[in-house]
Amino acid sequence: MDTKYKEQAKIFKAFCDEKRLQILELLRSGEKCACVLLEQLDLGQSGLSYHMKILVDSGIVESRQEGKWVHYKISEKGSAYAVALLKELTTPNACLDANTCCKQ
Amino acid sequence: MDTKYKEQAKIFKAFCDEKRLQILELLRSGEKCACVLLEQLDLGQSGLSYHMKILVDSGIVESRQEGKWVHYKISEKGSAYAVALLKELTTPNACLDANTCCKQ
DNA sequence: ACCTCATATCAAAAATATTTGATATATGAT
DNA sequence: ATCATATATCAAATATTTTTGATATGAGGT
Repeated sequence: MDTKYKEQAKIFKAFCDEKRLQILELLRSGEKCACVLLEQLDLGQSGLSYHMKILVDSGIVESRQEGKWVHYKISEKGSAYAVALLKELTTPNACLDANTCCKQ
Repeated sequence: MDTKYKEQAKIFKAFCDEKRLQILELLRSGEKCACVLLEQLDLGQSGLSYHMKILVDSGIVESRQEGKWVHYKISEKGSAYAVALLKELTTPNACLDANTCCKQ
């Protein structure tokens, strides 16, 4: 019950930070290696790694290792889930708890 | 250019915090007075006010004053915008910048 | 005008998130 | 095995967010 909100918040954290929005925009044009992202962002290597971890943990981004390189791309599945969830969270609910709704 | 990410982040901040997700869930069953929300949440009055401001500023929630009370509800328009934006942010882009995409 | 109640704002404290630089790990090349 | 490179992790510094309690604002009632 309590963990539900934590999990949901984790998903949307991907979109709450300017750097991460910028990273996502770069990824919209296709899979990118960390080194390419690093070139285009005003971020140090460890900073990029920090943000990529948050993005991957949110499910919005997938990573794939290829030799020394890690490639990142937007996850279709994760994104679709986030969109569906956002829709759900903002859509009127059936009245489940008689005590808390239809009150006024 | 820079402010774009700030504005987008502001919208999704509504969904990045457990307390706010809980508030949104309460609002899914219909418009609620601040005083009703206060009863159902583990939050002080000023804390609720703080979160409601963030929710209203994000466009996800609308407020309406009626006498001494303020009523809050989920904004259909704001929510639809957020969903559309989230979809856009996670959808492959047309190739706009020849230098940054189709590279590898 | 004064009082009461609902909400907002402020400022300080506490908690979290982000940045930064140093170090660790892991892969491929020599 | 050693070296060079790419990325991850750690710890400290910094910045931002959230919580809390006190006070301000604003509406309605007396």
